[in-house]
Amino acid sequence: EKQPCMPTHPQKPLIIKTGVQFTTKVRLLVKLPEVDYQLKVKTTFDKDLPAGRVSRQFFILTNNTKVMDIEDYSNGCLSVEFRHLQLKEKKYTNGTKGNEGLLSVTEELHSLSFEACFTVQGLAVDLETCSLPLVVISNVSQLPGGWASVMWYNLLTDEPRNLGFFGNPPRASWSQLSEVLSWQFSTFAGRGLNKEQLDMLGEKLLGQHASCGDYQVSWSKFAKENIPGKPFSFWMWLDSILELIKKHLLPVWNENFIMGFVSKEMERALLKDREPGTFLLRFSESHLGGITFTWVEHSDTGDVKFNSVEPYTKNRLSALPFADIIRDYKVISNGGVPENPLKFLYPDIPKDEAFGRLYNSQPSKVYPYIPSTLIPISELRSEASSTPRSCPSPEPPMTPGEFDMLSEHLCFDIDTMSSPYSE
Amino acid sequence: EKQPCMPTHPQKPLIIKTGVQFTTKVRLLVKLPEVDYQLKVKTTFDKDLPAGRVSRQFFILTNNTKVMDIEDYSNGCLSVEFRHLQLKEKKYTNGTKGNEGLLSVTEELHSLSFEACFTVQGLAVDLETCSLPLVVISNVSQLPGGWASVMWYNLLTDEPRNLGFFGNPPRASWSQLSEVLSWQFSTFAGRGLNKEQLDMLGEKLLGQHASCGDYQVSWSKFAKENIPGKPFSFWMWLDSILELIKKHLLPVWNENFIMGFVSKEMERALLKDREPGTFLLRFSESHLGGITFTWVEHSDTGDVKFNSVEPYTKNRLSALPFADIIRDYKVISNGGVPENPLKFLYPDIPKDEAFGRLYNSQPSKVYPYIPSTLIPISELRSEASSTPRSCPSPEPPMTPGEFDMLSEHLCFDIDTMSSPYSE
DNA sequence: ACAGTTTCCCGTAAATGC
DNA sequence: TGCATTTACGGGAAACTG
Repeated sequence: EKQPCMPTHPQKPLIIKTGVQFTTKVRLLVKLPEVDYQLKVKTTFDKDLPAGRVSRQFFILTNNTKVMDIEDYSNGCLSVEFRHLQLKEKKYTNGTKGNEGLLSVTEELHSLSFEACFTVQGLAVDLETCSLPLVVISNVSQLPGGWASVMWYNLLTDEPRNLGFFGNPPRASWSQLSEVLSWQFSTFAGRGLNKEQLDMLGEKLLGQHASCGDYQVSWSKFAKENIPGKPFSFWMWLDSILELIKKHLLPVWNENFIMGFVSKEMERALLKDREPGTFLLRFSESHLGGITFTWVEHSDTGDVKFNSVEPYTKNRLSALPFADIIRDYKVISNGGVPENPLKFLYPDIPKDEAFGRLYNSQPSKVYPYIPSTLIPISELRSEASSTPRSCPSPEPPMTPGEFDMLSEHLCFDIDTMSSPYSE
Repeated sequence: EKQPCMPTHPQKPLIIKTGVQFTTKVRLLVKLPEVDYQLKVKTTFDKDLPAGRVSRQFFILTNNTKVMDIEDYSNGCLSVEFRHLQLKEKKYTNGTKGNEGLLSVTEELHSLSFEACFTVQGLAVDLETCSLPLVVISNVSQLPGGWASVMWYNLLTDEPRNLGFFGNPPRASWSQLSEVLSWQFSTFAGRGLNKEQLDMLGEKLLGQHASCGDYQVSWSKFAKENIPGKPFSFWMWLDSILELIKKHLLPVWNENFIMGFVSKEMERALLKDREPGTFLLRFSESHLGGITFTWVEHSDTGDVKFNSVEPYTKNRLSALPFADIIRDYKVISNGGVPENPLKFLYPDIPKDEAFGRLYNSQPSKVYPYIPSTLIPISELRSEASSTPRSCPSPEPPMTPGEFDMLSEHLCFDIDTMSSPYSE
């Protein structure tokens, strides 16, 4: 008869960082008109978790009891919002680390419990409820891993509290998973992924299987094991791109100018018949959080040539916005005059027509100083240059779906106060 | 008979940030051979400070008693080092803020007390000592202000514990102060200030008075009131430059390539008879933590022209090291071919001869990608350009002196564990 | 040794207090 | 309201710990 409810922020709930404030709200769904005395609610972390089930134990450092109040805006429900809650790890000097140690910290699920007790007509009634599974982290560097767990759990089970979920996590079908991935981009970056982009991701994750019908993806393949030959997992890689977009590429991404997820073969195939100077934007597959552009040109002998610039990462992009990089990029061939090789955004949009609005005006402030800007330059020497690559065409994004359900599930809410994760 | 002693780190002692660990050590100078039982020392913050003297009160959050031990390396003295001490402010809900409120937090002086008690031949002996005045801050942004106080105090008084010092702070003679300033640069940046640099600073602080004999500088003029027309004080400005050097200009500074403190008039005077393309490096006087270069050239009509680039600040410099900026800087005049106007470091050192060793090799990593670098560029349009400026010549740095005394005074030591202030 | 995890703390931004 | 001061916490790096 009680239910925890009402998300206040939609960003990255269900992940709590130790030492950082979070907020949670509980609402009593049934009305109890005769209960108008103070109804006290107590919050407990991992209340009746069988000891030894988790390898780490935490407790709520701050005040954990509060009196329910009538919500102004709703239909007179009782509710209580806990603010400034903070989690701290219990340290054991005796080695009572319970867990088998198979799970990583971001796979270890916890929960918040809420209890209240009151009397109606002389009858004592105990109320208790608890949150969906939570992930506890100690540093933001664990946030991507934690979010992967939250996604996987809520995608694949309806159980409200299966804390052993990652002991034997089920597989996800590619059709389910791809929808969630697109939803990530539309939620956090404002634009989801189109079919071509998802096809490339599917192939990256599953090899050629992806194309022939629906395929099952294991949790390990998604978030735990590294991509062959790379020092990061599929999700780490994808999340690094999401972060790059959020911080440095938002307008360009939302204008759909970033093809982004394109194999090098496809890139080459797309560009090869295009006007010289046609380029497209693609995320780096070899490094975390990098974006590059590839353009096509014709060599002296008439052959088609492809060039890609060294990927730009957050450091470079915070010195110079990406649109300005595209505007100003120059190549110096054999000591000649610097020239911008980028003419048409694939398939054939004149560069300035596409990016014009996104350029930073950087007006010469009338200092006693001469204004100065940074210009990205590549120097090509003789024949010791460039390699080919190629790619598909943009299309409308995918729709949400699966995750609306999650949102509804979240009849209660874990916050991190004012500036929740994912800024 | 006891004395607190032995600095473990020489950086910015006597400043404690709340919530950040610090270390302090006390040493018993007289030997007490008959005392070989456990001698316990207790540390107290602002022990017997008359209430109401300070506006904020703090306490030691962590364990504050420890047993003395025999120092291995020394002559068998007893000593004790407190580590992981942490300060927290006492919050009063009742408005018992004591101070008149004239002083800023970085002018409010505190102290650490150490107590021990033992018995010799049935006689109880109490030992007590305390630290030099301390400044307590809550954010690193207050560090420059705090350090100004520490400098001023130790420059102008030998009293070990005049906590009311800033109620009526004495003036400093320019000869004293300039020595301390030079010492700051030699301590934190590896090279002090020469006479010309100090003359410019003196003039900036005192106007023309500086030249005619020694002059008194008030505390207010040094660190409290803003430079006329600027939103920062003299010390804030100077410290921002020190930080810029520490983080981004260390090698260039240590090679003595940065004239730095030069009035615009002097700059112009120095450059005007020089070869076109002669340049010098100068810190911005209008903005915090900026460095610019000024070069001389001859206009079409044969007039001498001076140009200064918009000052580089830490953000720009972390995208591109300063030596590389000098190497690569280009000016485009009226859409012509970009050209580097910087030829000779004042007075006549060919640029690459001076800076060659400091250039970053940025070798073309053999990616499948084309390497790309950022190049600083200025665009000059028709006649709408440049303004003049001018300047003195470099010379050997000043010597320390006054502050060695301080160091000796510091017979005890406040640390901030492992990464003390000033990194 | 080393990888996973936590702690530390600067530096920016936001909140708070006066 | 504005300024001085504190709090919050992301992010990089060091420290810890099995």
